[in-house]
Amino acid sequence: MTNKLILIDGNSIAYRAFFALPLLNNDKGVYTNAVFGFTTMLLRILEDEKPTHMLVAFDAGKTTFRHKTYGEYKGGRQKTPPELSEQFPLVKELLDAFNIMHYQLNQYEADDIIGTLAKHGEKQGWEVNVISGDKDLLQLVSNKVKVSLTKKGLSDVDTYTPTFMEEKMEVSPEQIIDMKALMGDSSDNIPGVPGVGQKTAVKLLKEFKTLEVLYENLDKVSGKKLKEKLENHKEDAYMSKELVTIECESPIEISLENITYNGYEPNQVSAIFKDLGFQSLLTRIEGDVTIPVEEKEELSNLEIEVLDKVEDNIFTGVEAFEVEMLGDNYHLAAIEGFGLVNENKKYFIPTDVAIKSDAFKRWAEDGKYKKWVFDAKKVTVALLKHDIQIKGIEFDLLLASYLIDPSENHHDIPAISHRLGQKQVLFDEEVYGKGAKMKVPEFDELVNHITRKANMIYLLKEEVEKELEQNEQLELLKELELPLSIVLGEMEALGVQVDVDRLKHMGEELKERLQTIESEVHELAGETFNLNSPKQLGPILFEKLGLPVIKKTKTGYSTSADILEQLQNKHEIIPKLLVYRQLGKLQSTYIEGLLKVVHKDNQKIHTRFNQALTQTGRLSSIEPNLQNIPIRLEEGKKIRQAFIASKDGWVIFAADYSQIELRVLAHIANDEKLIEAFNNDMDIHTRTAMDVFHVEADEITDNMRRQAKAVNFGIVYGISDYGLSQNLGITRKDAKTFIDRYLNSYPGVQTYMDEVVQEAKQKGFVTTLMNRRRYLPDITNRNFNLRSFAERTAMNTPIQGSAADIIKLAMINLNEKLKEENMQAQMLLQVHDELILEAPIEELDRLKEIVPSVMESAVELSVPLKVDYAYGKTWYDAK
DNA sequence: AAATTCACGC
DNA sequence: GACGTACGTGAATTTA
Repeated sequence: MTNKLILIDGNSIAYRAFFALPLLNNDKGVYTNAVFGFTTMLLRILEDEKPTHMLVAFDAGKTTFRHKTYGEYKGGRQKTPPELSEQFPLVKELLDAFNIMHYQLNQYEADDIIGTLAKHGEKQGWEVNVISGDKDLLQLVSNKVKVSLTKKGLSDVDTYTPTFMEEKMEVSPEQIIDMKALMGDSSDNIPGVPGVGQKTAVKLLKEFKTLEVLYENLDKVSGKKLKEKLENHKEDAYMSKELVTIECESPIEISLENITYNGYEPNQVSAIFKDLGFQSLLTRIEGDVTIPVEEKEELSNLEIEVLDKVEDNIFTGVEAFEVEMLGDNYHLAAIEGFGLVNENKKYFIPTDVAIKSDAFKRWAEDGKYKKWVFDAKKVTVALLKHDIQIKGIEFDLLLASYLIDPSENHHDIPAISHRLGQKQVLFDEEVYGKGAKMKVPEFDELVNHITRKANMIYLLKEEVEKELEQNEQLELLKELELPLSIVLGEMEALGVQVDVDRLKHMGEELKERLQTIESEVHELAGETFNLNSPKQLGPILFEKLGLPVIKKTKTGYSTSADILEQLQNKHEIIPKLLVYRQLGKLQSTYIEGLLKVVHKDNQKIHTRFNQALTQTGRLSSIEPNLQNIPIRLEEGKKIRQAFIASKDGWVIFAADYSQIELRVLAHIANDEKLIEAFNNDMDIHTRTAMDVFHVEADEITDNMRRQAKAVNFGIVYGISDYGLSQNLGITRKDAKTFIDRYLNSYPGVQTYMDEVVQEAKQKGFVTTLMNRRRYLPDITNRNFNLRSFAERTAMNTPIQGSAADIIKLAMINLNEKLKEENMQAQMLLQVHDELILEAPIEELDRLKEIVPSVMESAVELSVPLKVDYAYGKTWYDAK
């Protein structure tokens, strides 16, 4: 195998990186853009080229041997900006971490070092690749030596081989020197021959091959003026030649053996990336960053006191507290026991002992006694069922862990503990088993497990809070998520009243209609089959009935609604299938699904809001999901008639933010036009249509508005041109045109989009209004898909996440306000941009004031927030 | 039990 | 120019 030598022009690449990337600094206030760009280039080279030898050469200082020839060499050059010069030491540190040799030599330039080593490598028959941004180096190109020059940005390079050179430059590598001698180089202050630029130089060299031949045959040069100039500046030309010629025999003190490259130590690189704040590059490190191998640690003995009675004096006022339940539906599960840890002792309190104890209740309900818990909402709901209203929760390990990194999949106590190096706790699976085999272990083991969990909360609180503090997220936890979790707990525990009879009635009706359609479809298909099976349906549609295949999935034909819609008129079976799908969905998911989760005792549904799941900061809702109850199609919307107020004379009251995401966008992008549109309370989709289609309001057709709406939708959800094209049934190219026109119309938005992506590249994450974070390691991935996805996420998450922040704050404030005003009205649900409450009719007038005003004033943006509301006997009627 | 496909909301 | 492309939950079917 031949050796492969990579020679990098350090100064040149650092310069390119510096000017290609915006000037951002890391958390320590140090500028790192050049280092960052340098690093991405380095990683790319290592991944692609797999060099065996490597060196980064730097210029040594102000004067070089060339100054003796020409005092004005590189004169008049702009001084290196201090923001860049301070980054050179960092680049060298970085190279050290990569175990890459770097070198500079007094009186010589990086070019000379590179030239010298390139010749050495060439002589050995090695493959040599020179990387720079400086065209002068092209003179080194040969059959063995390739030169890669950075193009505009950093990611793109042109690699010059002798053939590519002839093609692109129209001269040979040797002629580069003569060309430069003739044309000069203003950036290096090399005179050349005045009036001779690249064009003329190339023309001359094509004819005469070398500078020497040219001057020997000066009389053959056509053009009187040109001849004169050449004659008068002969000396300049020869001197210039000397200046641009790379010294390939510079007295370097290193040799090829010194610069073998044996790869880097992942840990060292990881350390410096973290130090520089290059989170996003951590994933590019090849090889394992040895997270000291997760070794199974024996559990040491833990001194636990199992209480048979709770005394007031066991509480210190600061305790970690774990409420353990088996299975995750805390509305149904029984409490297995409590763990309690404070600075003095570790206790296990059996469920009965605690809930029957006045002392326990006194402690729990007294806000002066501070509690550190895992999942404040679960704790709140679980205790509420035993008539205990817990107060004084001041730390929640679940929420903290989520805020630190929402992309982490496992936010349970053992997983978090192990991540932070605390191993003295088992995973639930180890204790309880999993799946069908899940069961409560014997008492001692249970006591141990639960108390250890409480102990972990106690041990980790400080460290986790410190990290939040460093990320400026402590307020987000203490003032937003934690108070919200209490509010959510109350909402969940209260539950939503369901009209079960109505659901059942709808179910019976549906059942009949479904049966009718099913037999009709079987009739049309000429055979019976399972309508719910795409696998059976596919062959019938596309083989037996011969309908055109529009799209395939990896296992067969696609039969999704958008495909079927395109086949609407091809066969009468299609519309029937579509109705069947629609009704079937209602039946299985919404009628049967909801009936399954209605609590028998009170005919209420108690959903659970997952507050530590989504990547954007939104809530999700499970068992059942009450955030996707049908609304678009009338048939489905009727499901909402089954959601009713819990008392006679009460109503459902729903309030929703109008265009909150686009308002947030107007604010954070600070886009003049968008801000103006909202300040004038314009119809935003119409406004967008005017801007995208360049027409007046009265010329806008329904279709134009529909398309504009889809574009806005795309902006808010960060969809791609492909997504938009699917959405509108247009080509990707047209979709891209729409997006481009949108961004041209709103330059503030364009700038924001560019900046937020750059910021994500530098920092590795994006943030929302209230400092929620989302890490985007793929933002520098070289896989186009992954990178594009990360880029869209970078643009979208601050928008959607900030909207989530705002409604969360509004919920806390509204809850507060309702209590303050002694209202009976209660929040029931949150559906991303809307709040659903129930309230006595008598409170309606006040609610109409309070709810919108609290929601609208949650934060002050550069545009107003607008809230619409409606109410009625059922959720359906609150429209 | 896990993967696949489909469909509902924002 | 290719790549497969908003986030969630849940149902039914199929595969393993």
